Amino acid sequence: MAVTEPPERPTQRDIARRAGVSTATVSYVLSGRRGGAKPPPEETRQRVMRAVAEVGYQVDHAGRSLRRRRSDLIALMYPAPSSPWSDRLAEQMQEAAAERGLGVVALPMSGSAAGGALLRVLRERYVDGAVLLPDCPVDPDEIAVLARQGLSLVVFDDDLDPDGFDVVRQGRGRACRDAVEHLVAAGHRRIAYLGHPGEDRWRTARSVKLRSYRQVLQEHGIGVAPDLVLPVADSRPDAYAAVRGLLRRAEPPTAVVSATDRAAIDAVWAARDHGTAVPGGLAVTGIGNIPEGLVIKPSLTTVGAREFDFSAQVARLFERLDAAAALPGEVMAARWELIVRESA
Amino acid sequence: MAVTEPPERPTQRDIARRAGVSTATVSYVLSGRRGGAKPPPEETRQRVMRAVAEVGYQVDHAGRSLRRRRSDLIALMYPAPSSPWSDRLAEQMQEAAAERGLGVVALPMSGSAAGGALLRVLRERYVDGAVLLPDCPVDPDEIAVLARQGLSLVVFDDDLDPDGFDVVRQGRGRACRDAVEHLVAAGHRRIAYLGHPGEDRWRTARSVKLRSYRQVLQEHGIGVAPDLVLPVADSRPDAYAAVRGLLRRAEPPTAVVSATDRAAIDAVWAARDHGTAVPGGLAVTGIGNIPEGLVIKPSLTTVGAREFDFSAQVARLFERLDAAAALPGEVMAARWELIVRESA
DNA sequence: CTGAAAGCGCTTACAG
DNA sequence: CTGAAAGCGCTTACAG
Repeated sequence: MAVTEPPERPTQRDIARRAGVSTATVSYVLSGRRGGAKPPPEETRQRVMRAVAEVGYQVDHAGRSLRRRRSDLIALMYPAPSSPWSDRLAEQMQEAAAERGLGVVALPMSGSAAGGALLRVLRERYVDGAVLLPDCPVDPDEIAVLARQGLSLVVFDDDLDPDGFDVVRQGRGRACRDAVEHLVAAGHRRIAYLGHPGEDRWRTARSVKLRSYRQVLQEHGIGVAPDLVLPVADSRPDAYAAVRGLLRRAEPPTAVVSATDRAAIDAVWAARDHGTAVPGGLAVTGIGNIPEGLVIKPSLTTVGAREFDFSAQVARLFERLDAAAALPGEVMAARWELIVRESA
Repeated sequence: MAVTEPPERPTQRDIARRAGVSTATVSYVLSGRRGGAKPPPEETRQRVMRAVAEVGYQVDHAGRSLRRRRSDLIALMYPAPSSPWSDRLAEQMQEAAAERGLGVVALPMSGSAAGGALLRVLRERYVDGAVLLPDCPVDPDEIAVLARQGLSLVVFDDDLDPDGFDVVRQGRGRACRDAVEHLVAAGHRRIAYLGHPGEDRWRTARSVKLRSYRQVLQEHGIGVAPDLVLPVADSRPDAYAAVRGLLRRAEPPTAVVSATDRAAIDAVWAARDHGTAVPGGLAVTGIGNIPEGLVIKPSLTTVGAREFDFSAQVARLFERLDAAAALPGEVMAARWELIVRESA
C-alpha cells in the first residue's frame, strides 16, 4: 500500500506567516471585529485572503467554538422513520438558520439504542439549541438540566411543564380519543388497532395512542381483544398484509385505528383490494395527518395538526438563542384535532 | 422579567477542586488512559465520580475535540425529503457508530440554499467522516479537497472518480434508460414524465432521470412533448392531481415514468380512481424502489437497488475512519436495476 | 501513582 | 492600526 502524506489542515498561524501578519489580524479579516471596530485596511485584507485561497484554509470548528462558547449549530431530534412533518420542520429550521449563518443537524432516533448516542450531542454541547419532537425517549429531568446549563430547547410534549425551556402542547391524547369515540359513535364495536412495535411496553408518554384506544373502548364497555392489536404501523407492507389478514377472518373488524397515517393508507388499499368498501365495510382512521391522506380515495379520516407550519415554534427557538439572559419557559400550542374526511 | 442566573456548566477544574485531585486525574477517570496504562485506583475514582454526579458534569465537546483532533461524530448527507432508503442508511450508520461510541447526524439538503450551510459542517470539521448520497449538490473538486484534509468520505456518485475518498457506483443512468426502453418496447409512444421541480435547470449529474427519459425517446425518434413533462414528483398530492389531469386530456399518455416511486404510486391511484386500468390503460414506472411499491395493486415496476442494505458502504466508512494513514480511494457497487413488476 | 504544564485552533481585551 | 498574550476545556507526555 502506498504511504500517504499525513493530511494537512492549515491553521490561522500558517496564514499569518504567509501573509506576514499576526494571527489576530487573520482572525479580524476572516471573522470581523467585535463591536463594529474598524476592520483591517483593504491592502492587509487582500494579502490575508490571498494566503487563505492559496492554502485552502477553512476555519476549524473545534477551536472557534471552544473560544466562542457556542457552536452555531442547532438540532432537530425526531423519532425515525422521518415523516412529512419532521421533514417540514427540518426545512423550516434550515431556512431560519441559514439567514443567521447557523447550521442544522437532524437526529433521527431509530431503535431504542440510539437514544444515548444522540443525547450526547445535546449533553456535550455539540449544538446551541434543539427542537425535540414527541416520542423521543428523553428523560424529562434531563431536559431541565440541559436547559439550566444554557441549551435552548423547544420541546413538543403534552405532559412536561416548561422549566427553562418551552413546551409545545399538541393534546394528542384528547385527539386520539376523539378518533376512537368517532368510530364508537358510528356503531363500531370490533375496532382493530395498528400500533408501533413494542408500543405496549413503552412508558406512558410514548404510548398515548394505544392507551387512548384502550381507554375509550373500556369506557364504552367494549372488550379489548388482543388479537385486534397488531404491531405493524411502522411498515407499510406489514400493515397491508395485516389488514388483508384481518379481513379474511370469520369475524373481521369493522373499523381500524392506525398509529400512523402511512399504515392507515395501506389499510385502505388492503380493504379496496379485498373488495371491502371503505368506510362501508371497513372504516379507517389514521393518526398524524400527512398530506398523502388527502389524496387517496376515500380521503383519510385522521388526527393531527391542521397547519403544516412550524414557524412559531422555530421563531421561539431563535428568540431563545438570541436572548442575552435565560428566558422563562413558555407554553405554546400546536393542537391536534380529529379531522373527519371520508374513510371513517 | 426575572433576572436569571447565568447558566453554569461545570468543568473538569471544578470536579478536580471538589474531589481534591488534579484535572489530569479527572480526565484519566472519565476517559481512561492512553495505551492501556493503569487507571487511577478505585478510591480516587469514586471520589471523582461522586463529584461528577454532584455537580452534573458533562464533558465539553469543543474542548475535547480540539484536543483530540476528532469529533467522534459522522454525518449522512442526503437530498430532502427523506426516503425509506435514507432512513435505512441513517439507521445502519447509527448501529455501527453506536458500537464504537460514535454519534451520527443527518444533514437533509432541502432547497438549494441549504447547500452552503450544510457543507460548512464538513468543511469546518464538525464531523470526522460522512456518507454523501446522490443528488446532493456538492462540488466534486471540493470533495477531493475535504478528503485530502483527512475527512473520511464515502460518496454515492456515478461520474466522480475516487480520489482519497470512496465512490459507490449505482449506474442510475443505465437503469433509468432501461425503464424507458421497457415502455417503448411495449409499444408506448406517449410517455409522460413526472419530474423534480426545476430538474430541467439542474446541472448534469442531478438531472440523470430527465436526461435518460429524453435520450431514449430521441433515440427512438419519439418527440419529447413539453406538456408531458410535469414537475410534480416531489409532492404526492400534486402527482395525483397531475395524472388525473393527464387522463382527462383528449389524447392521454399511455405510460408514465416518475422520478420518484412515491409519485408513481399516486399515479397508479389516480389511474384507478379515474377508471383507467394499470398497466392496460396506463403503464406506470417509478424510480427508487421503495418498499411501498411492493404493496400496491398492481405492484410497481421501478428502478433501484434490490438490496435494502448499506452495510458494505457503512463498513467502508469505518475502515477509513479507523485507518492510521489515508486509504486510497476505492470503487464500490450498489447497482440500480430495472425491476419489472406489474404496473408496466 | 499523581500533578504541573503544554498545547490543540481560535478570538479578543489590551498595550503599544 | 497591529501584535503579543491570555484563555476557552480538554488530554497527555513528562517529571517527580
